[in-house]
Amino acid sequence: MNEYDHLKIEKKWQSVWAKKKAYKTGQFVKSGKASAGKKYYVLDMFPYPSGTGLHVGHPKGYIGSDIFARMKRMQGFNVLHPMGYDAFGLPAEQYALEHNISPKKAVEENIKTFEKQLSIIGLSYDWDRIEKSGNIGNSYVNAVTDNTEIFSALEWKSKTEKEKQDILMKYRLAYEGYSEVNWCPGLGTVLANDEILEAPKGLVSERGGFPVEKKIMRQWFLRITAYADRLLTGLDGLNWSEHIKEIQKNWIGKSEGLIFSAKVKDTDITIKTFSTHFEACYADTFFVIAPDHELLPKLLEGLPQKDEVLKKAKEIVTRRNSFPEGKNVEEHKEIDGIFTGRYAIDPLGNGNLPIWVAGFALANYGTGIVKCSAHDERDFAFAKKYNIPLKEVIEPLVIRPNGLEDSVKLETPFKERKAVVAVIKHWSQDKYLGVEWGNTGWRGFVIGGIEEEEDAVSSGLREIVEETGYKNPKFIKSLGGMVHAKFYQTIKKENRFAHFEPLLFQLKNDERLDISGEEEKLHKLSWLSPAEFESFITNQDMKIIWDRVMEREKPILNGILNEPSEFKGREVSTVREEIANWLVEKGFAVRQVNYKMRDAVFARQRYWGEPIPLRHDKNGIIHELLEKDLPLILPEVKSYRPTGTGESPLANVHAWVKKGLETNTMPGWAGSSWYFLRYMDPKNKKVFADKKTIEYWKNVDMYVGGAEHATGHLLYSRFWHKILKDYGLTVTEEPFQALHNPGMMFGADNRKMSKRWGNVVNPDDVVKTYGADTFRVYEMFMGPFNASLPWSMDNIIGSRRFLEKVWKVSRGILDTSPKMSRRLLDTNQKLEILLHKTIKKVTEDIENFNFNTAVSSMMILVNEFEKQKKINKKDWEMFLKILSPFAPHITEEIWHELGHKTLLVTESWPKPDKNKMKEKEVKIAVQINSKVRAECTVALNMKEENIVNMVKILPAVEKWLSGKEIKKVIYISGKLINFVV
RNA sequence: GCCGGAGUGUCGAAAUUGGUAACCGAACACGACUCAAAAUCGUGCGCCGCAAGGCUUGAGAGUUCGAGUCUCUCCUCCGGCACCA
Repeated sequence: MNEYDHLKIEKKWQSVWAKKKAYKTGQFVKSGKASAGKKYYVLDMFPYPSGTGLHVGHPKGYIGSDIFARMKRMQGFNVLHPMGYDAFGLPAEQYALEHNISPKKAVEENIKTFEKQLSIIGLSYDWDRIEKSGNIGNSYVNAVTDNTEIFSALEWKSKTEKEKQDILMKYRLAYEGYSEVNWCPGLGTVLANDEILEAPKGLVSERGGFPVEKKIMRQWFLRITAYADRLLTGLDGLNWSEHIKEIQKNWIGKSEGLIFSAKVKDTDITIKTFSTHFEACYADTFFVIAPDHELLPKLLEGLPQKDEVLKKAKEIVTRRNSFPEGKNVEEHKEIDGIFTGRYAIDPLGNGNLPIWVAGFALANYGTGIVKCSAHDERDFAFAKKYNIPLKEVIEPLVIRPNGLEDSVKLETPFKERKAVVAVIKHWSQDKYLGVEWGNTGWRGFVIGGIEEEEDAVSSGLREIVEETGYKNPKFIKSLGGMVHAKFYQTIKKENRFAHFEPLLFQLKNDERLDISGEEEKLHKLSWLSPAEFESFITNQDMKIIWDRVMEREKPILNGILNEPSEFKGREVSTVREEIANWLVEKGFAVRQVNYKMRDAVFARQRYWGEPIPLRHDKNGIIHELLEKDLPLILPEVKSYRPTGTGESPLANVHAWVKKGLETNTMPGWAGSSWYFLRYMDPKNKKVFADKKTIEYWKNVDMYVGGAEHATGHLLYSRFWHKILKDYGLTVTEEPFQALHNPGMMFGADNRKMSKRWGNVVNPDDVVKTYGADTFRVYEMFMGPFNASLPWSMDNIIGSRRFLEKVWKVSRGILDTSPKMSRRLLDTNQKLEILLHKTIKKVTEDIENFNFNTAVSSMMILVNEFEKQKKINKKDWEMFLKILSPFAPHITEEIWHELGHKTLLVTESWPKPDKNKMKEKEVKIAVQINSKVRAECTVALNMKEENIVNMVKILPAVEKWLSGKEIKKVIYISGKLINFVV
């Protein structure tokens, strides 16, 4: 065979590998020992079997995890690397509805397509871990059994029926409740927030684009909030990208604050508020309550305006419901509220504060009631609209960034200075005097220190004359309270903490003294219109003063505290802990931690999901099914369409309802939260996985899948896994130790691959034309694994050429004729160094999912091999081993041509030999004043002195050094030598 | 608005973490082979310049002998969160 016939080679080896079960997971023996080495669980997020099949984007993640799994296997790990399908859930059901077939049948058919497509890529899955295609649907029905055992586990733990009920309702990990949900009449179901979109005409479902509205509905919830803190702290130990961790952190939304209690005047009600910005609590002048707060009607009891307020509250709620929670709030935001007529007694002794209903208050965050002040943007805006009195306790403080960092490092103290800021208005025009400091480039107003025993006004008047020469300024007014600034005085080289007193002056006329030349150089003056002034000012503190001149009201969010007197003069940002302790000690407040995350709705009014193994009795009490009644299998139904009433199709199944069985089904994320445990022990008929087996496999070591699941699947699985651990059913705190997210594959037009754009590329075609190996190498070579890139039919040729080259070099080794033979046992030292360096790099790159650079370094190596007349066969074989995970077929073929009887894919991974990586000579750069002027090859052990002398006489160097004095020589071993002249 | 990430040739992208910017690949140009084309092989390929040389990592400053990399300000793009008190 002389041609590289990928079709033949790939077909051949795929069937050999399958026959020899090359990828079979090592047997786990019940004694607790595995037959193979240390375990390694490599998992892909399973695809949901859509009707359109795979496009070239899907396999990217699978190829990455496959390469990783192959290397781990060759390194001697007992690798578990299964594949399956995410069959339950909305997408599959929606597809079935559209094609008017049963979901089960649709799933089975689609899986067949997927299997066929996956099989030709040469992925090293252990297919024995799932039932053969055709029975896949059944295995998912079996999975229903397993989900049942979550509740069965609770059952086993408790001895009596009563206790069982207690566990469910007292700990209430799963609880029944009523909640407002996104109701979609078109799909006849409830949708999650991420399943809906906002369209011009209102909310619509992501699938199908049907309108969505809010509706109160009976639900099952899982109390994920009880695990909020563990979900947060658990992130620290995970080898995930910071990016995904960050998303989960934001989603959990932990915030630490204080709870204040306040009695409501003329009632026996006490209201509580949650506050995280309690440093400014002495500024609080009013309360707001959420319009849908359960306390509101009681609060209004006995007031004449009760109906009016409730009507307004209802209006606000209706409006709020017309847009999705958390989506485009900015667009829909409107300051809206009404005074309740009640007052609460300020716990800090600041009198009776009015309680308002406000649209911005949320009933389900904190306590649903907020204590409001001038020092919060929203509170401020609300108060301004309704003329609620405000009180300021913070004076603004600005930290000018310029150079400050540097000065802080020097740990020099801040020198405090009182100064007047004189805003000077023109005598006849609407213009203001701008000052530019020549030495710093700062632009603003006239500023001068206030001397002792001098008041701000007279100081200002004096400074104006001194700095500008204008003889007749007149004091107009004070521009509010002090403004503070910290900055680095570059001229005097010291930290400054300035306290500015802003004052407004106007000139009576243009009479002016002749100011000295020096003063003029220091301050460049210009008359500017208000619009010009806006862009003229450089510092934030001066901008605050300018805002006051223009009478623009803005809330002060950070600065220097005035009250309480115990903290007067302190910076808000530094007193947080102290002031919290102080408030708690005084008995004004108690500490509280809040989370943004809400409990997860665990119910769908659909057919195609696991049924919930619960029974409602005549008295409305909920019971778990007895063990003998399990598994609870999804019944065959005539119509699996949503009923449209909001109830699940199961509500139409007479036998089901008669038994009192729960008619809601589990959401799509139920199965995906723990399927990976089932794959540890897939044939077990009794439990989802044997305890000893779980103790061996523990959890997934390497998980590969889309970043879009960051707040869905990846969070729910972690939650679920922690529950299972608490019940002693799993052994680790976290399900997925390491995670990599493949980037998306766009079409050649840089748009998402979709039928709609006609830019879908089918992997089958690519594999047929170029081969699976080329396809695999190309997908990894394109760019970083996690980057989203457009598919290119042009660029793939490079990867094919690379493999052709590998093929060609192999021909040379195989050809034993004297003329062609490249086979030689003598070692080519240069090549050997490169080979071992490449082995090291490829090993590390695979470990870190840097596949693109791994391929690149192998290309360099092959280019080098190709140039050699003589190649050591052993060296070439080592290279074949590291290429094998990327291109398993071609390397296996060559391996056998070279005379081996074993399978390359089960060979052991080569280890780079440190002794064979040491270079003796290196090329270093010769720089003069940091510019490269020459290159020079030196022995690695050569002394600096000798190198300097050797390099100096190079003509290219001498040219630049002649007639100049060498001030300094910097030598970095093995890198460069730099002459500073 | 807040929190992340990024910005480098014509394009996909590298850069041992402060040490020769642009490895590898694609595209392109020229040459060889060929009747010809494709494939293949060879050469070139950041920008300006005949050259010597100069310039170049979104813009501007700073630290340093030396900055794509560190610091600051600003701009643009992507992702996440968003009436969360």
